[in-house]
Amino acid sequence: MAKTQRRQTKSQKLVLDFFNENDQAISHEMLEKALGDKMNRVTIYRILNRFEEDGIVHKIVSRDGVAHFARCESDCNHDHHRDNHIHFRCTQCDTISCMEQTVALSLPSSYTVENTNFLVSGVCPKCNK
Amino acid sequence: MAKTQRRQTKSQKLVLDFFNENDQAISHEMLEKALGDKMNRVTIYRILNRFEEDGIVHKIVSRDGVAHFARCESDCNHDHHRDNHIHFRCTQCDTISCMEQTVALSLPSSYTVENTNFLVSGVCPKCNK
DNA sequence: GTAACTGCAAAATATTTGCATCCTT
DNA sequence: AAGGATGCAAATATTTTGCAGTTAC
Repeated sequence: MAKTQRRQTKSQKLVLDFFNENDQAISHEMLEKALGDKMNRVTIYRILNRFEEDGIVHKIVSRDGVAHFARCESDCNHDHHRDNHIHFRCTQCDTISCMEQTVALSLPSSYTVENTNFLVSGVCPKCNK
Repeated sequence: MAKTQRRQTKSQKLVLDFFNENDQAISHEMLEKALGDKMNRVTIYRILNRFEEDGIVHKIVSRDGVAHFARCESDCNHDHHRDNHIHFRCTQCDTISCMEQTVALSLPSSYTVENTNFLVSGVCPKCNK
């Protein structure tokens, strides 16, 4: 919980670049395929966890339990991830991406909402042609 | 994909009873804790997968990637799980339950929606007192 | 120089599979 | 008795941890 001092390393930069280049949610597996020759498998795990802790990426768990990560809005941090937008997973090209659409929640007032997680599966425009 | 003939066994009945008694989403871990002395760990995995295939339960993946299962509406089957309702996970008592609320989706028409998965975290009424 | 980061090996978890045996139909 | 279901062991993932060596600051 106590956030330690961070340092800028080559590995972290490579991962961050990958996030910036790919406009979709990234899994550990994808990163390992792309950067596995440049850094250790374990390092990727650690970087991803660190990034999430620091609010640089937010986690999206796909239907089969695999963690994906996508760049966060600027107002995310460890305690609160603002990811009340919809995530869309295309079953054809198997990509997960963040949508702008948010969801209007209407739960009874006896519920306190802390975090939301919306995942929609289907076919994306690109594959829908 | 080809659904085989099913048989009624003691183990399956125990699991099904557990679902009926507990009005919340059940993980493999919970089942093992409750029924682990009556059947094998692997059997529980297989029963859960079979139940999901047959549309008896639907899967809910929690934020930490753990699969939970809850009894389905009657019109679920392997191809289509009607679980466009909201799942609520209480961060205090750590239970996941199905809510009646559904979500009004408004995605661009270029998207085809096949499945939805809504997980909201927070504090449930019981723990909110 | 200090402490964060990485790599490697190993440990800890989680899930699946092969196969012999048992049980439902 | 045919074949689905189970138990057990072992194979596969998947993720985490310990620790020594490296590197950013």
